[in-house]
Amino acid sequence: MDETATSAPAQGRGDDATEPTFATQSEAAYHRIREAIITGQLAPNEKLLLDGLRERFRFGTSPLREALSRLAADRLVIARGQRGFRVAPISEEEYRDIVNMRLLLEPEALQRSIANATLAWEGNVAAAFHRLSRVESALDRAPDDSGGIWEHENQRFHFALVENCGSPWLLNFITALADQAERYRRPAVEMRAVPMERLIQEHKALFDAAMSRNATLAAELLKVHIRNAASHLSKALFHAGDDAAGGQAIEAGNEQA
Amino acid sequence: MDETATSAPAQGRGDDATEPTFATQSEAAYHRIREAIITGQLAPNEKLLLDGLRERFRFGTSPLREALSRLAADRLVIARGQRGFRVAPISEEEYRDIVNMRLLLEPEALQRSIANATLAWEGNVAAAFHRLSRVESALDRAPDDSGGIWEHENQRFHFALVENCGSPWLLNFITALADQAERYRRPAVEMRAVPMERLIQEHKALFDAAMSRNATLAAELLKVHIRNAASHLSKALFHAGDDAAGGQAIEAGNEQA
DNA sequence: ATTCGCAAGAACTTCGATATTTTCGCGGAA
DNA sequence: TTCCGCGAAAATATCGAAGTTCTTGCGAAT
Repeated sequence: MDETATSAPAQGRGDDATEPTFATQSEAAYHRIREAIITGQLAPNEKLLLDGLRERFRFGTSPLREALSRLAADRLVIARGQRGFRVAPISEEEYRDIVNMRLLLEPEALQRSIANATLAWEGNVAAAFHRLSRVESALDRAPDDSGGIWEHENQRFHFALVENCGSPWLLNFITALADQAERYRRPAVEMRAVPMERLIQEHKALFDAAMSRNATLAAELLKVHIRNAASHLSKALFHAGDDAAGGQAIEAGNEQA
Repeated sequence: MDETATSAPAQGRGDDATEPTFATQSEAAYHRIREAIITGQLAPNEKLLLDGLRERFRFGTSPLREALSRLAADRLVIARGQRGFRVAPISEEEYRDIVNMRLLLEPEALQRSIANATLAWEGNVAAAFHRLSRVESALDRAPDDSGGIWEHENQRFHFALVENCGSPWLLNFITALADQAERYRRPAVEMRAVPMERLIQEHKALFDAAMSRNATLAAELLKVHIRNAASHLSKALFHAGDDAAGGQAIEAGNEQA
């Protein structure tokens, strides 16, 4: 296999998706490989042979190694001295950890976002919600997120919600976790592990609470949303043939919504 | 200037400080430069000339670039395509952000650590506290943390407290923030900006609360401790000649201890 | 006096080759 | 049969040079 698709200032498509162009090979390689890992084109725990990557992505060794170094710092890749690189493995345990971190960080960020609310931010959230709704209803009728479009819009909606929190570090952590989480979500979505209908409702409720600037309610809804999605996902991915039991310890959870 | 000090399996010193040895030049460079940035040997915002670094640290270009790539992902270095690297700048604004994140994460981690308390963990905390106390009382008499020994033991104590939280991601974030914070703390310590006496008291109280497994109290003490240290530091670094005013918005702060 | 463009120099990136380390498989000894 | 060690093959890590891109300073034109 051989997938070239890096530089060359791609010019206007009807979309708003501005095909990014990178200043260096290293950057291009970083984004390309990162994408491949997140979407699962490079499987968890897969050995990353430099020759293989050179052949497949058409980057030189130096850009590749720099990209892999950055990805190692992001924890998407594991680097072992003199033993090369592999895709970071996934596990139920780490997934629980990630979800718990999201439960800690995202509601907090959402509350701050709402506290700092501006017209521009509301606009962004509304736009993101609108796009997501469109995609969701389409997906509800014909479930198939082939291009990862739902995945993409879902991310953008969630990010728009917290974007206004005013803390670069908080956003940094949240996006790092979102990237990690996507590795688990992708396969689950393809398995239709999460009932789309309920997702749509939760997104709507979340959106309404945010727009009415009810910070505590919005935060609570977000928690419930994350927990709910995670528990479905966890069941589908890690307990395929299990009988009842519930998805283990995902933070005690004071249900109320 | 020229400071070589990297590989070569350094053999036993009386210390417990096992001089780490690295499998690759890249790793050595990463740790060496990281240290230099954190301790301020490389100043905030300083341009990092590849030739300069090669000359100074005696690494080749490739290891250097890989190290800098990783450091960029850690946010200790800023990389601009085709324009090389510089040390990440510092600012009062970012410092506030970092402190607020620590206030969010560390108390949470401490509570979890206590909830998971084991004998081994208690032992580690006690050991770290003991070492810190020794250093602190010495420093209280003759204030001069030349080798950064207090800095080191202070870090170890704080890390020991949260280490048992059971969440690799939480620890990951906490250490990233601690690294960043150290860049601000170092100069402040040298200015004797923080009264050692109060620090000693707070550490003692924190330690006692942790050992008696009073999670909520310990968490609260930790918050107060972080806030207190940060406010002194902020005043010294950013408001040198100011009259009264208070160190701006570092999370509302429900004092009680 | 200011702005613009160009050319020389400096710096960053990337390539290709080499040195080093690890991995794998095979054959011999216990 | 199992274990160990050795050597070949594979893979990683690093170097040094070449190719690009940026930066700087000077001179000409407005």
